[in-house]
Amino acid sequence: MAGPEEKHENASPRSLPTISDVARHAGVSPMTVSRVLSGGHHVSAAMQRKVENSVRALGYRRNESARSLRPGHRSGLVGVVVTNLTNPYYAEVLDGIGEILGEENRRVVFGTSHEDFEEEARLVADFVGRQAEGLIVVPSGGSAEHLLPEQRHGVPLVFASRRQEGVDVDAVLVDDVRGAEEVTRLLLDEGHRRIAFMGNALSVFTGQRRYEGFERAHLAKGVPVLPDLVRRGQQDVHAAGLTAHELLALPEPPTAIFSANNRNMIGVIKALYDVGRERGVDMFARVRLAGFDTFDLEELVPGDLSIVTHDARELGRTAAELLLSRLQGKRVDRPSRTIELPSSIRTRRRGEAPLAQA
Amino acid sequence: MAGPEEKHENASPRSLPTISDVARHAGVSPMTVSRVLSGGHHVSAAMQRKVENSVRALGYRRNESARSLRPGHRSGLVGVVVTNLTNPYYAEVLDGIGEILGEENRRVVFGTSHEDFEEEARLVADFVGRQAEGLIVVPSGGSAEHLLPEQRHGVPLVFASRRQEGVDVDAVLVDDVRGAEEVTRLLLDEGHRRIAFMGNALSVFTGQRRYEGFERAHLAKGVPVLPDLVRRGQQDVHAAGLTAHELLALPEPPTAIFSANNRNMIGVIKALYDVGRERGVDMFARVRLAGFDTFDLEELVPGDLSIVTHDARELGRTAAELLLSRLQGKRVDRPSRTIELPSSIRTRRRGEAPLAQA
DNA sequence: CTGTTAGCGCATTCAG
DNA sequence: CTGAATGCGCTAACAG
Repeated sequence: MAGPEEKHENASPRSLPTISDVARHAGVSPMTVSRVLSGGHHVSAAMQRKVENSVRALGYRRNESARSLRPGHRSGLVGVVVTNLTNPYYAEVLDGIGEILGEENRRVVFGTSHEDFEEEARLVADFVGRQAEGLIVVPSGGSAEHLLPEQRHGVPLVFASRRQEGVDVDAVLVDDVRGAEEVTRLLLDEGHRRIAFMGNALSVFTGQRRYEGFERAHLAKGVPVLPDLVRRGQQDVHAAGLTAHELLALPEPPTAIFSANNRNMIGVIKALYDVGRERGVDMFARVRLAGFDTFDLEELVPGDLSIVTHDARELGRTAAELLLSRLQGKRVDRPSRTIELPSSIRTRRRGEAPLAQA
Repeated sequence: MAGPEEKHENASPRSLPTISDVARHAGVSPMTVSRVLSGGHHVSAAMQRKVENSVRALGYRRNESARSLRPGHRSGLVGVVVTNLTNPYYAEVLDGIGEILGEENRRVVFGTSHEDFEEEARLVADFVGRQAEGLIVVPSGGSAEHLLPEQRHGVPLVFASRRQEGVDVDAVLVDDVRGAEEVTRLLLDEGHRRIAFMGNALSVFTGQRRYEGFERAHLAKGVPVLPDLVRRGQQDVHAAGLTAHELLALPEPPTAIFSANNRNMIGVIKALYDVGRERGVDMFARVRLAGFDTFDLEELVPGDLSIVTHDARELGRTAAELLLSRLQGKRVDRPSRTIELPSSIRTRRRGEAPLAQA
């Protein structure tokens, strides 16, 4: 594998300069360099300059790994695990997290679990091994076992968007149940009696909660939920599209579809568009849409659409702030808390679509 | 700030167990633990079990910082800087990067520069300090100064999507010039003579290149580019929307708009929609659209639309692969190379919009 | 103001 | 097969 040489060359031929290199170059002791680097207090101006010049000359950067080895030192690292970065919703959450952590000069090691519990566990373990001081996780569901050691060691953890049973930590959630219930009620009040549900598996927190809201609205109205119209586990736009096609091909297709997240909604819309073209009919007039999460170009949907909206970036920010307050020791040993961010419902009617009035 | 205690408590009350803790717990020497952790060769089965039990009991995780301090050891960390995570395009790129690096069990420290050169420089410096073995950067433009020290130290760097003058490194790009030229020619061939350009600042690589293509098509056709219709620097959907509104409010508005990236395109579409509603006319019939980058729900745009498409995820994957080949020493000291990914043009005509046939 | 000593957690080297 | 010594880069704590 390696070259013919005995001592297998490293990928980086030249290794990074150390504090000793700088010291040698400047003709001072490593300690003086260290002092200059950490603010330059109690160091003469002359030394300061010499050291600074050497630092520049060598392109020296303090080795954070070595630094964080010292007792009492912080790594400044936070581990973040999301389930699917391709969902603009989570990209927004991550951006919000980065915004707040960046202000404190902390960095993000980041990984995508792809809704895979094993991968999530691997990432969490790895991040802790890398001395991440805290974790923000969108749990994929399954269990909380992988988080128990971290808990015991006092590594602060915040759940974002979802929560996992079996471990008691801070969480930032959306009022899934209420949002789903209200928007479903809207459909029921409009007279819909065959409403499809497309969402995450029941093992996923939001999958459970949003379905619960969906169900509650039905119960309150005395309308049965139709099992045939409940579809779960579509992970991406493509899968959601296939499922929507199935629903639309039923002998008695739904008159409304509730998409419990962003990716499902996009898939449904694409399917309506496709089927409409195939059959030469306006499917958006036949199927009422409702769902969770905003998306680009909502206004172009040529039919009635109700969206349960909340601020994904704000959710990320809040999660980061919760974590920071623990990291700064403000809330150590205080009980965990869950923040439910408010959501609101936005409805756009068919008449507002651009071509309807053309 | 801190509590009343003398020794200010750390955020994590209990600190992470070390290899010595495990050794003590198992009644062996740290060295035996180390051996077990790194494969368990030359260790008796009995010891193995004891150590493994202790590891589990204590929830021990190897300290990667300490580990990567040892000579010859890799951190397994790669630093990634993107300009704007909120753009689904870059989210996709990042996901592609993560996919490839994850296969090699490497992790990503990640930051968003928000097109700010200073921030980009800070992130790069920080990542190198954290012992990132390599970097993937979407350069915000400005200069390459911040990258020269890394270069000297042999930290492999790959540019993604954009390139920066002044430093000679691998890059994965899109054939911006050709794509922009061809799609612009399409508009010119359709007879458009007032085509607006909305893109990045000229200081941004793609801003320069995509404008170049736009200009070339005009030159080839002998049609002048109208300076009034060239708008640059809109960073997000909102800003792009405002600019589009301005263009549409001109005494002689453009008959076509070329959006040089995803965020501009979305802003333009929203503006057309809004103006259409205000004026009660179908703006999508009056303004021909073209641009770079796919987006969700393209099919709902109720007018002619041409998109220069390329695979963002594949771009990310390729960047990661280039980096890996350097990290694995396969291409050390080989000249840098630039890969231009192919793009294709997809055109969707108005007649294909869902409501047009309703 | 400057330098020396020592040790953070780990694994390579060498002894046993 | 197991353990003791050593040093990676850095900085508190203590000289001088």
